[in-house]
Amino acid sequence: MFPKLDPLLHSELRLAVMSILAGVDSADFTFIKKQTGATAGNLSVQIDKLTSAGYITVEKGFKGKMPCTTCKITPEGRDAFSKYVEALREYLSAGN
Amino acid sequence: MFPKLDPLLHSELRLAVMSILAGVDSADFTFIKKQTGATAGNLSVQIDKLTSAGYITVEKGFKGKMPCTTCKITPEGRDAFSKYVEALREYLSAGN
DNA sequence: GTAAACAAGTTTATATTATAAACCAAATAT
DNA sequence: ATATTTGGTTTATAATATAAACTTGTTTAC
Repeated sequence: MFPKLDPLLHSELRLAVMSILAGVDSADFTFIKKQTGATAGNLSVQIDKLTSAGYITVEKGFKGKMPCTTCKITPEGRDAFSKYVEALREYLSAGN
Repeated sequence: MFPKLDPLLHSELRLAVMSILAGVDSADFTFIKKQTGATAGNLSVQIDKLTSAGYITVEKGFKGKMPCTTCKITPEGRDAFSKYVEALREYLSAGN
């Protein structure tokens, strides 16, 4: 009746990150930080977790001379996200 | 852009409990336990939290000679639940 | 009738998670 | 040149979820 929710996605900040990345080709650290309002430390940790899970990839480069960390959702990430959304529906259906 | 998610509801088991209670007049402990597959200990703790928050009420009685704990969603609980669902939509919209 | 197993929870201990504070290196502004 | 800002990472702490162990009473089997 209630499917297990992917614990990697069932987290406010990680979910927001995935939500952003699902809608764009790629986004860099500072952009995500601004959109989510997260602290840099927290965001860094959560991005690591998503990366370890294979849900996103991270590329480190420079924008001018400044370091720039660019994130991108992977196909597996996209898949996991849509499965999570699907699973959540079971939980939310009563709440309208 | 990403509204804060009520941390009391952003929990797999508590959300399941609320989801069940949103759809019925009342439900007792063992029923919820079966539906969710939770352990009694975990369920007991989460029900306490929902009660402290005023999201549900708990009435202790007997069914025959056996103790029986009956739970019911409150108007505030229902309201919080529907607000949570609304907030979540912001996070999920990209995931279709 | 009493010992063993079961029902319905609660309490407590542990493992996991989220989060921010402290830190670092390089770039820019003063 | 030095103070400040940018773009992060590491680490320490606080909060959370979860299950194991326990309690209280009830049925069942002997």
